[in-house]
Amino acid sequence: MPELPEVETVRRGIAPAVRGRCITDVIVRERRFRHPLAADFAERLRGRTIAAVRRRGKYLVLELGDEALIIHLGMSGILSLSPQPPLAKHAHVGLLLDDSRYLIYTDPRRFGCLLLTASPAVNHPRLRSLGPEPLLAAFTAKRLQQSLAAKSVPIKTALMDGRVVAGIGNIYASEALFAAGIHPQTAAGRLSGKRLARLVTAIKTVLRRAIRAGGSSMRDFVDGDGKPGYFQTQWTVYGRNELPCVCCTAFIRRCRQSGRATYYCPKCQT
DNA sequence: CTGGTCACCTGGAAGC
DNA sequence: TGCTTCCAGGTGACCA
Repeated sequence: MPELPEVETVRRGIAPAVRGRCITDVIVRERRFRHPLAADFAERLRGRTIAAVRRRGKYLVLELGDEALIIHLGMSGILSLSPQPPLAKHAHVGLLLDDSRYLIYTDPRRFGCLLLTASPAVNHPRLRSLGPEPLLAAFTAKRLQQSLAAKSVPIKTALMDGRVVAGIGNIYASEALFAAGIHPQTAAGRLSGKRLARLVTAIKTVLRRAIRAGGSSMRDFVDGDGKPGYFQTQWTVYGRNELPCVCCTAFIRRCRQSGRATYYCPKCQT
């Protein structure tokens, strides 16, 4: 599930509950993730206080004073709060907080990771190489044009490259290009400034709307019974292969780009 | 450097 | 019912 809007929704969901809380115990049931859990993971976390929960792209960062815990949810990761310790299948790590609740990391596919690093976490190689936050003012058409100059990769592939812009994954790449009327196979470096301006606006609009939609169903997975409870966002093109376009009479098409499914309207997107 | 492919995992859905 | 195949929201290593 987690692209930027989903990660931001998780952040907003857990932040009020964990901010200022001390981690009194750590339960580790699985260490094999995208990057293996540090050998001293539990010891380094015990006794620390969570000062803040931030987000950078698709990464969550728990600020712990002179250390930080970077969390990536991969394809199937979930953070939830529960009065119970992590017992469910795929509930791999639990942080016991000083209000007797557990912050639980669940991830069936284990593509995610939990990385302990020295603060500030932005110095971590994974975060340092990230491009601009798409919802901040610094993400402009001019900035995008500079990073795409002379690139021959399709614009859809470029949008999913975290070095170009942070947090956009397979769904929102398709959604933003549809909103901007840009064909996903267009060479990134060939887009005019005007079209890039439209794309930047579309990215911000699509992401903001998704965050709003997620926020309304936040209670489903925060503070609940530990079940994921993905929010049902309504995609405009994603997953709508052979269904009618919401804007015209054409039918949505699916193609494959860099191994990932792309959805687009052959008439609206040129 | 660039761009493309595949591997890492589990589970759900569709096909036979 | 049960087996097989395909597919999934993300990286990151490797190769030409």
